[in-house]
Amino acid sequence: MTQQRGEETQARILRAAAECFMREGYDATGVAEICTRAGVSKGAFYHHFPTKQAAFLVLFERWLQGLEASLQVIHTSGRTAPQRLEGLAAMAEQVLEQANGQAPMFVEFWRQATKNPDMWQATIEPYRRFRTAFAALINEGVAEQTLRPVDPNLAAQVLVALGVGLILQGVLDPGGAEWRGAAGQAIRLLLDGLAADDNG
Amino acid sequence: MTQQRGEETQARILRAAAECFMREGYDATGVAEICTRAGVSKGAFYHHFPTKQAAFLVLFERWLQGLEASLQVIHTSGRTAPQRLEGLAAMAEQVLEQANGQAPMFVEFWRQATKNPDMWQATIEPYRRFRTAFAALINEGVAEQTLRPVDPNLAAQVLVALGVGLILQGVLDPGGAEWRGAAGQAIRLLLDGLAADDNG
DNA sequence: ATAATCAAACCGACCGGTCGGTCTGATTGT
DNA sequence: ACAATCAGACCGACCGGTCGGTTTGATTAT
Repeated sequence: MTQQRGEETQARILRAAAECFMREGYDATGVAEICTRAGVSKGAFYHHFPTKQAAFLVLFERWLQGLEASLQVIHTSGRTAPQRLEGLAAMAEQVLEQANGQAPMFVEFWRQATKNPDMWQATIEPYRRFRTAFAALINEGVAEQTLRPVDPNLAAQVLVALGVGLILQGVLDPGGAEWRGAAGQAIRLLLDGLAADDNG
Repeated sequence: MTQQRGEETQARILRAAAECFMREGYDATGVAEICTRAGVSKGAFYHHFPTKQAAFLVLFERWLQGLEASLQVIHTSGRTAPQRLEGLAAMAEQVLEQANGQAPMFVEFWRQATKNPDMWQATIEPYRRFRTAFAALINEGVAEQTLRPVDPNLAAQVLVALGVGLILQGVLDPGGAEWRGAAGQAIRLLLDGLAADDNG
């Protein structure tokens, strides 16, 4: 099939682009480098993407979709809020584990979001959705009295910050400390602080 | 004084460079742009710095020195470990507040550290010193039985991740939420989780 | 069956413009 | 006078993006 070949080429380009962006960053990687790594000509690249930034944005949106998918799981992972947050901790291990390879891209996304308005809007909206979802979850726990009476928005902010910070530690120091499983434990440690006293 | 004029020029260049790097990132800012913003010629720039990267590295090292100075304060801010960590929370507010302006540079430093070996070594060493210092602090608290018997290294990792994550949230969403004072509260929230039950 | 046709995929030479860095001659303070 | 300092023209390399032309493979007409 003709179409199939095109899709494969596009996939190769995206894969190569991701590798380059991770290694060198967005600005420092040339389209030519991406093409070489993809085994494809420059013309092919611009046949599939109108611009270098367009390719980057596709990668970004796919990454966001992956996160969104993970977010869905939280709401179905337990009866009480602490149980669901526990599920979140387990999920975090997976997400961080999987993010390990793509993590430099994460920093690149973050940086681009702070200077490209389009990218910023694309980032901030799911980011706030995350925080809101966490806050709702925590709020339930407070209502159930299974969590301490904390400010849900604040606690959610702390959770997100913790996740972001752990990812960045993984980026900077991949081999340093056993941070892989530690991520889940870290969240559980935080949850101990959140939990009402009569919880384990 | 001739020398003094030169130092002032150098300072203006560094200030301009920092602004540009924050706005556009390292790769995207040209030396010419830095010079224009500094009100200085290209010749002046290359009189003071052999290379664009050299200027960036000076900024980086100064930033690290600032962090190191902050770190010193922790050891003299209270008698018991919880008190000192409380002092840390207060300090964090200041640091994050002050980092608010320089925060995009933080992301830039992080990114460069992941691809430039020299920069990585310059980063990872003080980073680990931070974690070790936190861990020691927490360990004291555990020995005093003023903190729960947690893994000090893990808890320190969480603290650092939290700080890093909060900075990044500030970068991405400067106006979103009242994250300024929230940073200190967040750390206190975490400390509530760390504290032994007989502490306030 | 096979020649003709077509649209999409692909190639790589090429363009205007920008980059980091150099160089020369003028200006400054002493 | 003279050493330190600066301005900005200038250089080769390289960038993102364009374009005319070629290849590919499915479809149609005969």
